[in-house]
Amino acid sequence: MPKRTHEEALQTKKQIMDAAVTLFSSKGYEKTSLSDVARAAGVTRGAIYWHFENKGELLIELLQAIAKDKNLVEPLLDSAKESEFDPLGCIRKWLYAHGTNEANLLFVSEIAKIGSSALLEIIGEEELHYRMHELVRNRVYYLKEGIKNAIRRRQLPADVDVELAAEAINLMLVGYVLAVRKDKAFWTLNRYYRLVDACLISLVSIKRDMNSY
Amino acid sequence: MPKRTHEEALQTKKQIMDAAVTLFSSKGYEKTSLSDVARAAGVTRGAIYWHFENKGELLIELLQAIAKDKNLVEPLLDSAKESEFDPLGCIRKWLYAHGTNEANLLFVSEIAKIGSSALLEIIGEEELHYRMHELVRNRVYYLKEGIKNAIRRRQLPADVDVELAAEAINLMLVGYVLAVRKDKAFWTLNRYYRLVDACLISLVSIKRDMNSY
DNA sequence: CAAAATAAACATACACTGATGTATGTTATT
DNA sequence: AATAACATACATCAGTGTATGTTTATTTTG
Repeated sequence: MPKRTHEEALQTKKQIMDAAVTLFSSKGYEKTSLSDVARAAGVTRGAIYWHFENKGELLIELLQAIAKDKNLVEPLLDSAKESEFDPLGCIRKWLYAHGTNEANLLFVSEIAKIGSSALLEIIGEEELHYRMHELVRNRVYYLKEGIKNAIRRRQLPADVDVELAAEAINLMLVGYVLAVRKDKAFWTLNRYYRLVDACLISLVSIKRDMNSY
Repeated sequence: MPKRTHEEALQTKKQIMDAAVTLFSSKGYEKTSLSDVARAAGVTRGAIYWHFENKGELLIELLQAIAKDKNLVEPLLDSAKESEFDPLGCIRKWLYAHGTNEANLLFVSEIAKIGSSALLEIIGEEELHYRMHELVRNRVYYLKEGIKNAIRRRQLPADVDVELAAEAINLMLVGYVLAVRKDKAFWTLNRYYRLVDACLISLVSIKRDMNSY
């Protein structure tokens, strides 16, 4: 019955992206075929290849769209601002946001799973570096800045290992995303919030010169 | 040049399994083809299909072999024993073991990623339940028992949320495994140990009646 | 402003690749 | 002689990407 009007086209594109997010985040990127996505979206693969260059570009566009979600970005950016005087609170707020938003699950997990490896095959290395920069690097980077800021504001002791702490938080997020996939019933919002709090509290004990055992 | 002697055959089987562990844990199960494994093991796919029924069975056998690694099991079991009077130490020891052993990467990550979804397709549901039991379910179960034991021994306060704490530790492990995959250079053993310690310390703050924010 | 031309928005059909699994061949061991 | 321990060759298929067809909304032209 093609062609539809311009607005209808945008609608189908949205349908495709919605279906893709759901499938990618439940079955995983690799295990979902474009036929799956098309079926779930109520279109054919032809429609997908009209709106997106290929499967990889579909994923990239999804990630970018998700990355633009204010709640998933702004609190983190705030935490790194010098003027902010509750950086730790911002980080917590940012982490909390990841509990409610469905889409971010995809974001975190796929980034973590495919990461630098598979995406490298999808798009070129040059392209990748540029595109991933705004998606991943920035996250851990700003996390570090936020933690430094928290130290400056005396919310954390001065001898906290910033790098490790930031990576640890990121790691917690990744683990949560995978865990929530496996057992959605168990991981209620409240449970997640309490986990986040515990994780933040533990930051205090991630110190630089600690030698373990 | 086949056929080799029986001992040589066992040797090639080991080569295959070693190559599979390395590849599965670095590239992931789905993204590694049996040709990759064969090439890395210095054999052809024919050898793989001689020693294993199919790709899925290869994975299963790997998981089972890894699960039999004493260091990856015993300390956890010890932590749950009533007679043990340093349960928390056992848990730590157990977690530490996951940092050194290469194989655990596969163990944790593949279970987490493929989890109940893909393995369900590989083998039947009956089979799965039986086999997964010793691989995953037991892990979180004994973790809970170990934590309970630690409470009994006054190593942890009485109001710790056992379930959440156990899941949190498990989640840390899963996250670590994925993280170490992405950035092996960053995640030195010492870093991991410090992370484990921080995680264990934070257990104290995972309490039942905490209402966050 | 109607009719024709264009092109958007897909659906359908096809080509091709990579991966699995199987069938069969080969060689040394028992 | 029989068979274990593979290698080689082949059948099959799912999934990607592409080429082409089809229909209708826009645009252009007389």
